[in-house]
Amino acid sequence: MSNAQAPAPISRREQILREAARLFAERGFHGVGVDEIGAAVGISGPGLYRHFAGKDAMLAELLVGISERLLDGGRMRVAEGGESPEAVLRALIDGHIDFALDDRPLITLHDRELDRLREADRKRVRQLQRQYVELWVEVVREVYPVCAEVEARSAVHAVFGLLNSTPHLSARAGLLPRAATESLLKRLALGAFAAAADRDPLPAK
Amino acid sequence: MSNAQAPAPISRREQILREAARLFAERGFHGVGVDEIGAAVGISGPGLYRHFAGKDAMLAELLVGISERLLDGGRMRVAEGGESPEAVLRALIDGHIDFALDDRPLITLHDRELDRLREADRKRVRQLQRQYVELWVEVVREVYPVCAEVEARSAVHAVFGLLNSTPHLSARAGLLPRAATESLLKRLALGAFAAAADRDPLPAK
DNA sequence: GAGTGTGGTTAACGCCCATTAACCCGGCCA
DNA sequence: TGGCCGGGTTAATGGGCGTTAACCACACTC
Repeated sequence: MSNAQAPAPISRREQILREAARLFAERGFHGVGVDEIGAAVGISGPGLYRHFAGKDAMLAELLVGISERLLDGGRMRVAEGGESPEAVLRALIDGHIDFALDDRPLITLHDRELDRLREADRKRVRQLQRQYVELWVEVVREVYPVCAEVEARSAVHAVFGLLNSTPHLSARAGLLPRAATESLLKRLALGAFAAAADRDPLPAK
Repeated sequence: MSNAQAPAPISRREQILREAARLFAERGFHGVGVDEIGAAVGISGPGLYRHFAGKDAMLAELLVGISERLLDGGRMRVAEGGESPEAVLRALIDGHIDFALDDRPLITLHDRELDRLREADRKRVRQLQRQYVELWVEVVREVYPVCAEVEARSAVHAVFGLLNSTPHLSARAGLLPRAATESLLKRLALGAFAAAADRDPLPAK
């Protein structure tokens, strides 16, 4: 029942990637050595080179992978299309929240270690991120047509910052159960977008 | 007219700290060498050791400094007290936004490089951060008494993520003028808090 | 005008760490 | 049975980098 004839339900490679993601997120790309990554999966040191060209390659695969999955997920939700733009926006938010809660280390890496990539990989990741942002911007502008494009883009970035804040909560005591966190983040994000669209609710300081 | 008899309006030390902050934020603590920091202020390499005990000491001073200034600023605004809790919350948000926009590199460092500190410094910074969060939590709960404490705390963390998102905007084209960014971020933050307090606005998905 | 301290310099040391070399062993195919 | 090969091992190599040593020069005092 535990291991059927599934050939490699979780390959060595994936195992390494997951541990590397965790370690990179905890102590930074430069802060963790290959020996540590190896130790985390039970092999030691240079054994990793049987699976990856180098430390950089691991980071590249992680960042490209997460960017692709985010974009694919977003596109899927947009394509499915809800009954309304509001429904699509809610779906995007739900998806991003799931992602942030399921893959905390990757979310952390996502905006921390981008510059450690080689030029080509960095460009690719940035392009994927840009497309993901634009996906959101379009939906936001459908829901709130009054919102200017630059404003919508800034708001989207800000809401990403909000949704991606969950890693910071992990270390703190008194955390909410997962469902409550999801619900709260969703309300926060929707509230923020709604407020972005309200023109001049605070004319004076 | 350029340099009057002002003795040291900007000391070497401060100059080093500012450049170090910028570089650390750009490429990470481990990603920048002491030679680069030196070069950024016109001296080279080990000359820095006339001003700091080591690279770690620079980071420690930066992180402790920013944490103290954030907390002090927050306490000041709370002590001044507005006409209402709402006014205090708005003041806190304004202050944090100014900080985030004025000291982008420090904001970045703030939650990226904390673990590179020696135990003692890290504890101190964490304590300051915690006090700053609790300051906000109290004010938020005054404004929205319906909000549970854990929920308020999570919301505050999330809003910090939102407000601290500005560094991510810098590299992107089409940025808003500063005043517009301030106004937008403020609306987003207030909208998020307001939404956090609304109970069950989205019962079903 | 000698003496001292502050803020530099360059050269050298030593460690850490990614990567490579050389070797090894247990399955699998013929 | 014999050889290939995937996936390990430990040892060696080499570069980068934080830090220290040794030395220097100006400014300012006595």
